[in-house]
Amino acid sequence: MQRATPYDRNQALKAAQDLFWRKGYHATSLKDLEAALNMKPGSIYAAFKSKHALYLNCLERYFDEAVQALDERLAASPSVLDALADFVRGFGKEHLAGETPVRACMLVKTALEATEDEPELRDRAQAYLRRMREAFEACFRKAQDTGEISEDHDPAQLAVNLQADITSIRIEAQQTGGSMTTAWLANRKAQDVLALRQTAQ
Amino acid sequence: MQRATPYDRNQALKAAQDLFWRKGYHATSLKDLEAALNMKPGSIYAAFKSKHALYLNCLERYFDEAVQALDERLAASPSVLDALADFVRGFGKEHLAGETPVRACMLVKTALEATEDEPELRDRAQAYLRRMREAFEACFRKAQDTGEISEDHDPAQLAVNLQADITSIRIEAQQTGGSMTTAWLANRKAQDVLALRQTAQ
DNA sequence: GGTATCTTTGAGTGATCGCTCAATGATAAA
DNA sequence: TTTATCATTGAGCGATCACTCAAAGATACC
Repeated sequence: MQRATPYDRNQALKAAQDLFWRKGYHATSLKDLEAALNMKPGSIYAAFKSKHALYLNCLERYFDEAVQALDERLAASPSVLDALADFVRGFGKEHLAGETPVRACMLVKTALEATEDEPELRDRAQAYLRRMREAFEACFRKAQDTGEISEDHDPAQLAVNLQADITSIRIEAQQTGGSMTTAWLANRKAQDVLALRQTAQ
Repeated sequence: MQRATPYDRNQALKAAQDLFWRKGYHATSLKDLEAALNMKPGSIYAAFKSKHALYLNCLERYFDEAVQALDERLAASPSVLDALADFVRGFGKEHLAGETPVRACMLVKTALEATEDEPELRDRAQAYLRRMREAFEACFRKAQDTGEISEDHDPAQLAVNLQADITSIRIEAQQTGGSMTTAWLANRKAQDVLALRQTAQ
């Protein structure tokens, strides 16, 4: 009855996400999106309702991928602290051809760009950042449960600190294009995470 | 012969800077500037040439003020490390009515917002950030000269780390509006600076 | 093949963008 | 007071903004 959609919605969202991530919300025009998605304006609006809604859709996609990346790291290591340290170090690695370069977090960029004029963008970005921080907090709590870190630490505060460190590493990475300096910075922050480990029992 | 300018150029620049700082480059329209500066478009263009040039002017002003703020802190304390720690802590203080709230650094915001489409904005912001980092580097070198910190440290790397910490504190401050969490984060990073101090001689 | 149903198309909408310039206003020198 | 000089004005410029919709295209069912 209904005709199959000739475009790959997921692929279109990925292209839009990358474009928004690089250029930001305001600097990305519909002309840019038409070219990136290979869709005419009518199709874009039929599929995504508006530029605003499309951006929110991309932001959700970005968040889901970020959560997934963290989960994969956690699953790959028996130690939570090791996993977090690896996660941090990952943002300092040099840019390899073909891979997406390390960029400033899209959630942070959105929260900084969106002012009182676009409260929904800002609030959504902040909500996702809070959920990310809560994920970090859960990690530190788990590390306490397994005895990796002392009960004296406040998981919530450690999470704030970790998120702040990751934010600044990624900003440094974007500005330098992933230099030795970035690698050193990421490594230093990763060491800070590992330094939480209780010496002996 | 020539008529005195009826507007205060410095005050206009200050208003424009604040507007650009809050809203960003793209989201700030000339209509917004006309209202904020209380100037008609013709006057704005006669005084500042273009929106682009005005932004660069504001950015320079912002940088000069940032350097001045650091210098004042350094002048207020005989110890370089204490001054830097105070400088860091300052970004975590709660927002007082009447004062400009702690916001994400305008240089960082500019570097993140400006893409390959506005290379001049991005390059200028990055150049100012580099000069700021060099100022931090000079501080750490001085701290080595006075024996406050060990010669083993690399002042350049310490500067990168300090700049990264300040960046993330200010972003956190902007998003929460200056909360207890921000104060705690700023204090933690200030402690990191003080921890560089050599124990005994 | 015929018909119904849904998607895609892209020229075109009004609004707003950054910006211009001829006209006007205000002052300082003559 | 007259005149020269420059700043200010604001309507309006072409371009671009996000967005719409009537027409055309493509498939599924009969």
